Amino acid sequence: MWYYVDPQSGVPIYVQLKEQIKKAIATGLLTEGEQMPSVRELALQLTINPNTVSKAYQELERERILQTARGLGSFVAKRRKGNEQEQKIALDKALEKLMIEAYQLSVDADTLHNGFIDKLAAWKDRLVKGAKNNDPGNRT
Amino acid sequence: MWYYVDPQSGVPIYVQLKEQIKKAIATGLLTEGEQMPSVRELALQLTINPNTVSKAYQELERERILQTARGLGSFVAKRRKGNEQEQKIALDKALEKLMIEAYQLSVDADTLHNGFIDKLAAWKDRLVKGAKNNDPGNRT
DNA sequence: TACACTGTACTATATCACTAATACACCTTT
DNA sequence: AAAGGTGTATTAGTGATATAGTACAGTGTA
Repeated sequence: MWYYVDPQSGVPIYVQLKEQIKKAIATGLLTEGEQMPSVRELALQLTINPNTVSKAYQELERERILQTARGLGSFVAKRRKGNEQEQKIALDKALEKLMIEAYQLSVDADTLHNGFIDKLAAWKDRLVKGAKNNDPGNRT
Repeated sequence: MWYYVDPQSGVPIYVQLKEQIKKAIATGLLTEGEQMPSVRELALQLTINPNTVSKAYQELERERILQTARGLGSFVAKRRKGNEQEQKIALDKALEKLMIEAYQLSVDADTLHNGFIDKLAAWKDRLVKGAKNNDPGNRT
């Protein structure tokens, strides 16, 4: 099991857990439809309270990332495309945040650009497929 | 004054304030060396407690984003380049986060790439210069 | 010096977030 | 029905957050 939380980090445990689960899903460690460990089992492994795990699961369900049912368990939901407009706004916000971060870090435009290209290449297969544009092998 | 905080948002006021100040600096609304409003003045305008503003200022000083001195006030610090290795790690982390976000949003690679390019173009002049270090900051 | 500004420290208080312990509700299998 | 798994509600304790009020400390200026 790849989860790890630090109660002393200042970041709420359930938030840490949410982030790790999101990442696990995005990277493919967890697949659509897969059953998550039970709240008790995961709580036992992380030495935390089942309610803390439950809170993480609940919030992830509100975000449509998990699907849970009493007596059955929690499962990884299918990725679903949200509103076009909301998607655009959320993406813009994320990019804005990235730029602010880059500014604070004194990262120059070229370094940022190169870093992005590399990272995108690594993630290309994980991201959802677009309209049709499938043109590999073009690297500047 | 462009600051705005919402006590009901769930996010601590001092955190909201920190984010807005960071953004203001990154976008150029606040310039290096500029004096920040006093804790009392800003507290009065936002209808919050001076201690809350002070806490935001203090944390920003710890992050080397502000410089404050008793009797003088708080000022926007000069952007300084951190450790090369830390910079790289932080940037990679930020990019990783962006990818996870894009995955959750079901944004395809092309849309993400185009969005990034556009955003980068808008921010190019704000980001630090790479090879040649030109610094035309002698107006005023 | 006296004064007016700056940030800071110190209580005290109220509220809320976070976590934990316990008990409850639901589903499947025997 | 019983048992053993699932998630969830309830309650309570602890700490973070925000407020208010007061006092202190440093700087610049009249």
